[in-house]
Amino acid sequence: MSQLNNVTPLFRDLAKVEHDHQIACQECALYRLCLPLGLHNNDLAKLDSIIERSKSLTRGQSLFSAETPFKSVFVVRSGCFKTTVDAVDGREQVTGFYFPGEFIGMDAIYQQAYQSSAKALETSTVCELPYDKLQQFSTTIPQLQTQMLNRLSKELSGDKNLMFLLGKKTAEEKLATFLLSLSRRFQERGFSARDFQLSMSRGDIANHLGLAIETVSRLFSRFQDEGLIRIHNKALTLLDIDKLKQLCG
Amino acid sequence: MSQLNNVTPLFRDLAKVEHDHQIACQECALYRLCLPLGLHNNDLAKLDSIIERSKSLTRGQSLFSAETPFKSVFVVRSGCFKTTVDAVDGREQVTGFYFPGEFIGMDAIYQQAYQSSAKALETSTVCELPYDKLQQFSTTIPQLQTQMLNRLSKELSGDKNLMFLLGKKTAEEKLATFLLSLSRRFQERGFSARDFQLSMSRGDIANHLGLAIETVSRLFSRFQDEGLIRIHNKALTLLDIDKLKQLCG
DNA sequence: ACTTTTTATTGATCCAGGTCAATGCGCCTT
DNA sequence: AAGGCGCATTGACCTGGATCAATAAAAAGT
Repeated sequence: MSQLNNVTPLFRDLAKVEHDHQIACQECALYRLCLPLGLHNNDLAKLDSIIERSKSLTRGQSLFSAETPFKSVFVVRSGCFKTTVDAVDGREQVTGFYFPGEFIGMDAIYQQAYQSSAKALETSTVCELPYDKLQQFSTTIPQLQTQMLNRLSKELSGDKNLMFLLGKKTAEEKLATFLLSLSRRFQERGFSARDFQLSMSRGDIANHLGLAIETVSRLFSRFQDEGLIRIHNKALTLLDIDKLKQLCG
Repeated sequence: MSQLNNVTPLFRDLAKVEHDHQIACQECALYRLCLPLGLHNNDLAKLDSIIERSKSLTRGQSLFSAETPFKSVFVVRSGCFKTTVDAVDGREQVTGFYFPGEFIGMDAIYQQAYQSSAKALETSTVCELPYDKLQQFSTTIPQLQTQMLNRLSKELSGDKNLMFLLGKKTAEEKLATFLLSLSRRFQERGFSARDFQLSMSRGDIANHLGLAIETVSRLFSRFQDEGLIRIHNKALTLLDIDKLKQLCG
């Protein structure tokens, strides 16, 4: 029931939010998804020493925006974030949703200024990586540097796929693609690929996919009528993953 | 006249294509736009030694595609390229156009496999940077590493803006934004911000902006009727840059 | 110089998905 | 448990830009 009401932040147990300031990377359940992957023991200790942990945010709270002075990139530790590109006229594009182990703020490195905003979608925590220190360390720890490049490259390739989605896919294809992307990422984190809670609103989903809320709502209803999914508020079950894959185009 | 017929590859003089295998980074006119920026003399020499130059391509030729084994990232030296994300059903999204000094192929780093295709839009040359060697050197040359991260970050932030464009802008805003992006990049390279040749077809532009060819064609005509631009085949003049900026949203 | 092919323009029509409007439902507050 | 608020659903209608179709005009080939 607490699951249905979305009271329990997703992944809380995975990241052990309650004691996170005490948890070193080595002990963190996110290790295999996170930056330190492949680092040797004493390199890991070095990295550990620069990470500022236990920054905690509640639903709707901003992690940073274009007005925040750039200092750090972040790794999601628990919960979920959305990032947006904001225009002066108030329009905004949700550029991504971020789950534990995923990086936020890397598009700020070049200009040394945040180019987008990040908001928590539920009670969430992050590990903060001060960029200047990260840069210092990556000189002496080649694997860290490799990992940073890999992270950036991965996000880049994800964004190219999103450009394809926004520019070429139909509404149906967009939503199917989105649901399967969530499914894959839940699975990577040890959760069910079939059953999970949507941490974002219909509005956020619609915005991200370049659709109207109403279109997303209608598609959810249609997918449900066709037996592809079962959705009740934010609780989602993927009933026919193969069929959804076909719909992705 | 040769300019109108687009016989002369753009930027040829700038990059000195004819002798490019002899030109070291230090002597290259692209230096201030390119990777070696900020490197010390003997670091520069090291970098120089790993760069494979004078890879030359003609209009329509492929630099790489998803089938090509990953080995290198590339810097455009002269000419112009487009990159695409390709779907199995034949649909493709033009994810970007690349001018001298700009990087291609960085989204391949993470998977060590090209995620997109790159094609020359005219006679073009690239500097090839074998990734394994680049990685070796950046351990000993911190500035090189910083530069790589900056490049990736810059592309990332550009892609987020493209996501905003694709998801939220109207056809008019899309085209105005695109024209000004070209203008800015020509200017950065020492060319006129007002007069230049489009190296890409209407189809490529339309595809990139998530529009139909006909829409792009109609908008060019309308912008011309309204005195914003003058366009004849591929020769473009921006007559009212301020007004175009207003149209970007 | 002539033919073929490709690319661009322009007009007419259509439709996927947006917008507007009404209603419903969950959830918070007191 | 009643009222209020924000989010979600559903229906009716509309529209921006897609698609279809017909030329036209470059560019490429011979």
